[in-house]
Amino acid sequence: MQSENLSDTAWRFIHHFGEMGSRWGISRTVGQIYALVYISHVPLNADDITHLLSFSRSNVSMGLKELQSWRLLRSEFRPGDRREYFKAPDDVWEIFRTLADERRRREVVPTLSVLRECLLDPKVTPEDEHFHRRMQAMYDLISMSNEWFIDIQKLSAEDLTALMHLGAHAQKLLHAKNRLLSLTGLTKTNETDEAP
Amino acid sequence: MQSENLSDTAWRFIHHFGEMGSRWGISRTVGQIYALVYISHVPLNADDITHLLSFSRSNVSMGLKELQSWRLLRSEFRPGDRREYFKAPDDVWEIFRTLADERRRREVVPTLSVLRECLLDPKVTPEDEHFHRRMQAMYDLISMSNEWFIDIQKLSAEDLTALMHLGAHAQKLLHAKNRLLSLTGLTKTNETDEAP
DNA sequence: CATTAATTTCAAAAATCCTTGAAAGTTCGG
DNA sequence: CCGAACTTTCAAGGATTTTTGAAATTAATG
Repeated sequence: MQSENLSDTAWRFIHHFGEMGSRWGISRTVGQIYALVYISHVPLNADDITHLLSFSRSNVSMGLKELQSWRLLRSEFRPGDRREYFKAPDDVWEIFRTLADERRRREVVPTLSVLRECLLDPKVTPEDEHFHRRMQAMYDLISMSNEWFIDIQKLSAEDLTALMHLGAHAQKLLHAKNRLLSLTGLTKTNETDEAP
Repeated sequence: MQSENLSDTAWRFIHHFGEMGSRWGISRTVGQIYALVYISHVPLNADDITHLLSFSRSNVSMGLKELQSWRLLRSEFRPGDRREYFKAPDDVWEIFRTLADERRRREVVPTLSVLRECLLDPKVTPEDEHFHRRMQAMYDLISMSNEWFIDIQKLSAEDLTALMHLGAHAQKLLHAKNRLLSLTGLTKTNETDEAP
């Protein structure tokens, strides 16, 4: 299981994120590999990971490939060494943003397509009418969240942090804004919808 | 597979959410059951679901039990009928909020505990110092998101919608607020941290 | 309190997903 | 172009997770 070269703390961290990964659509192995690469103080090559986590070499190779497909790894080469060294981005925000964006592309966007198709189907029975309303409600919510995320992604870590700290107080701010806008005569700019 | 009593559209919807479910830590079956209950125009009992989706009766029973543990179902009884009839909440926002909150409790809170424990471990080597910084960065981000979500959950569907439409523009609003506050002399109220 | 209708449990079978080692592929220096 | 140093592919085997049917349980009714 655990290699001699990992501290108990590191192992606990890695192990936990392996478990979490397996609940989030990536395998245990891939979760552990990323946790290891994330905490490592130095970039790691595939063999390092093989030894530290005692997985088979091919398993590590596939895991790294998957992590790359999620755009979660940076890598570098060294003069006189053909092996690729991997590390995670320094900024945790960037990691979460990438992860969320990749899930958005892989899961949310296709879901919106399916819903859009379903919404175009003819409604013959009264039940169909009801299905339509239910699917429309779901489409609206997912579509809005999707647009919101794309929008929010542009913000810097600092601005995001500030907004999060604002939390539910933002609501008051919003009301204040609306009062202000009604004074200045400005109008809202954004309406959410996606091309079919 | 598909029962005679489900329209193609309904089936497509149900099937897709089964697939999505399996990528989100719930089984295909449970995803399909919820999709069916969600679009149904009338509350369904376990046998209805068994026939419509052609799963075994016990599979449906277990699926319903799991969905109840996620607090995603409403149920009712009818006079002269001993069977329990299930339906999903009318409001999609409520469904998403419940889902997110349940994941927060089941995954985010335990993750914060593990991280907190790891952060308390003694740091003996320079690597340990680095692990600590990395885990702290992750803890800070997750903890802040957790607090933010708890906070945001209080808002009504309307306020949430308004905030989402505001999206990245909120940033400007925030800056405007800061300028205003510096004039009025008010201070920020909320700091995020959770008791150990 | 026996009967019947409904639900739940549970261990085995089925299906899916993960891991591995062997073999094939790639890339570089000479 | 060869061989060394790595990496990737792939089919088989192993694990884990899902699904099922039979049996047990619960609850209401005459």
